[in-house]
Amino acid sequence: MTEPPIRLLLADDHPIVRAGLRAVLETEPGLVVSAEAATAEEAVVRAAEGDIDVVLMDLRFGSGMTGAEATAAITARPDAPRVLIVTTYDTDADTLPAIEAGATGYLLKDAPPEDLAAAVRTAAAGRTTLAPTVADRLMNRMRMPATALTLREIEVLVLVADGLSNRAIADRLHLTEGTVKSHLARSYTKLGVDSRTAAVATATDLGLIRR
Amino acid sequence: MTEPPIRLLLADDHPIVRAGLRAVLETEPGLVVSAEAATAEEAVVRAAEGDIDVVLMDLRFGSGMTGAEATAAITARPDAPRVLIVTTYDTDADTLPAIEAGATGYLLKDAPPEDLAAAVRTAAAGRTTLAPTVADRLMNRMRMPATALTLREIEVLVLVADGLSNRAIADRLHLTEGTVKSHLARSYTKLGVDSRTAAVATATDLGLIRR
DNA sequence: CGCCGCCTCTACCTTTGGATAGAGGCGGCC
DNA sequence: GGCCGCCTCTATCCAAAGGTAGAGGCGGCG
Repeated sequence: MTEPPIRLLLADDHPIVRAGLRAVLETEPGLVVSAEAATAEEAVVRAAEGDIDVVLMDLRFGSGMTGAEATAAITARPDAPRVLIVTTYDTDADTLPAIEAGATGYLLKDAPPEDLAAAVRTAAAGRTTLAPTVADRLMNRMRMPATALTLREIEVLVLVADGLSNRAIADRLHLTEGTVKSHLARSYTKLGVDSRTAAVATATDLGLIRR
Repeated sequence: MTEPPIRLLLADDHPIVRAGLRAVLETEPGLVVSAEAATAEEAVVRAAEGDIDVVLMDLRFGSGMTGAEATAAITARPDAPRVLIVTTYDTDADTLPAIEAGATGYLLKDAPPEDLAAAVRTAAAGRTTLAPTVADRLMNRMRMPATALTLREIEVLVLVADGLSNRAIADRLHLTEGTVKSHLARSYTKLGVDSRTAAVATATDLGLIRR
């Protein structure tokens, strides 16, 4: 006897990527692409209809809802399909919200087709597949929670990212310039950098500040 | 009598994207995908073999040569194929070097398949297709040259945004530190700011650099 | 209560970055 | 040929930022 096929929903705003996923996955036995969605909102609606086993979800859509938000909306329902993230980006700012939102797996678009198909089957079974770079990142995060900036440090760093000088930040927050320097110096140590621009760059990568 | 088909080379580091391009383009009459390349270096070698009419080139590869560099290398030869950029990014930092390098057209990956096929035919005929957002950007650039940073200025600013010091940027680009300062000073004037962090902030807002 | 983390501030010194004012080379354009 | 924009480089001066090494206040927690 044969297993029922795994039914897929492709959610990506790029027609080319959807076509690529379809081409790669439909040659696999036991996988069927049941639907496509060009926006995150569309994906949420379509996933709620109940005839999908695994959603392949991009994280960034041109506008509107993000992939992480859509993932949260989808997994919040009972009997929700599994959501497998398939995206180009692997910074903490992307991965953490997605995992938080209940994604079952996280793959990068440079993955070879075999890995993709394998990850889909793994996801359908409710188990997790992580891209190696994402796994590395998570492990590092567990090991060194040193990158935990305090509220005040982040507050200062955000103003730095907006291009303000220490003097201007001090005025804005009603501090002395020396205090601002103190906060920054501690941030630099925690982030392992030695300049304000480098701090902004790595804090952005880590998802500690937005932009 | 029938025209000879247009022979294509797909250069992109994502197997999924290559599959998508292939799926979309091979259903078009008169188009044939002759080869694929997963790195920019590979694309240069393959394009030199002489049996290609149009190269569809991504701009960012995981490592090594960039798409813009590969485009320059390809178009430098006599009887070179046309290069059509197909990428996700539309900031000045991406588009200007590519156009500079001799690309015949510039499309974004969210383009509908019909546009893609049309752009390929246009490129094969030696004429240009630009994605609307890219065209807008170029027009604005013509109109208000105030915020028109030069290539070199953007190049330096991107490294500043990555957190590098003037010294480090100088080493990276094989310049003196003084030259880096010159480029930055001019950028600051054009952007109306007076510090590197402020320059990064406003350049990001203006879409001159990514992140 | 005592410890600890966070926030605030001070002082001194070094390094980096920014402002200014040049100059020379090179390539494109009229 | 002459002009102009871009890129490169130099030199000096001043301001800003970073490194180091503190100290005191405050609130939470065991």
